[in-house]
Amino acid sequence: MNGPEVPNPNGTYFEEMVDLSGFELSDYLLLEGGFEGDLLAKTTANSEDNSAGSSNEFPRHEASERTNSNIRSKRGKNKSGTGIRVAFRTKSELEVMDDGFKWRKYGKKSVKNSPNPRNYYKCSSGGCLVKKRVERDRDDSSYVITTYEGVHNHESPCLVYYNYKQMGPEVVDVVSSGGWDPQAPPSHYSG
DNA sequence: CGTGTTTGACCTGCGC
DNA sequence: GCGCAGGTCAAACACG
Repeated sequence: MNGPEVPNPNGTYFEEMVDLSGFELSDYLLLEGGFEGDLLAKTTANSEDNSAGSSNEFPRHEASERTNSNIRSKRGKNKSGTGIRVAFRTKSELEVMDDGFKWRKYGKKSVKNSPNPRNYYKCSSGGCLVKKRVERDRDDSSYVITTYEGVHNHESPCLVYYNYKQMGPEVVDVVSSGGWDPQAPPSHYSG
């Protein structure tokens, strides 16, 4: 694919990990440490800074502390506590693209001002608190807006495969060794 | 039987 | 304080 370099929640370049064949990536946002606010209204990048409205500082790692008590999500708060939000819009008939991670759907909600429901997913990897929301663009249902929240504390199950395909087995060795810093793109991206 | 999805109920923050 | 809206839980269900 020839889309822009999209940083993914792991800090790598998303295009390397997402099978975007059949998708047209039209826009993306990196929302770091803040809240996307009215994401749907801003993903088309014609409005003010998307970090605006992020006066809320980063909440604690509530999710990891959660038991079954009153610790609940707050509207617009980043419960995953990772500080990374990535939102992007793709033109696709499919709502969920294969990004290499395994997601478990945990909720579905119809939202105001949008005829399309919003779907909520959690990374099904144990201990990983990354979430994503998927909804269709209210203005153009042919577009899908995906918002990732948080940073995976593990590697993509498909990452090895992708690296193997593109870089060769020596790269696989680096990745699988755990010596790779997920917050920094592999060196081979620098050039 | 294990895993994932569906869906209604519940909780919380915010605006009025 | 109340109602609304968004986000999550969890039981029931479906499927391989």
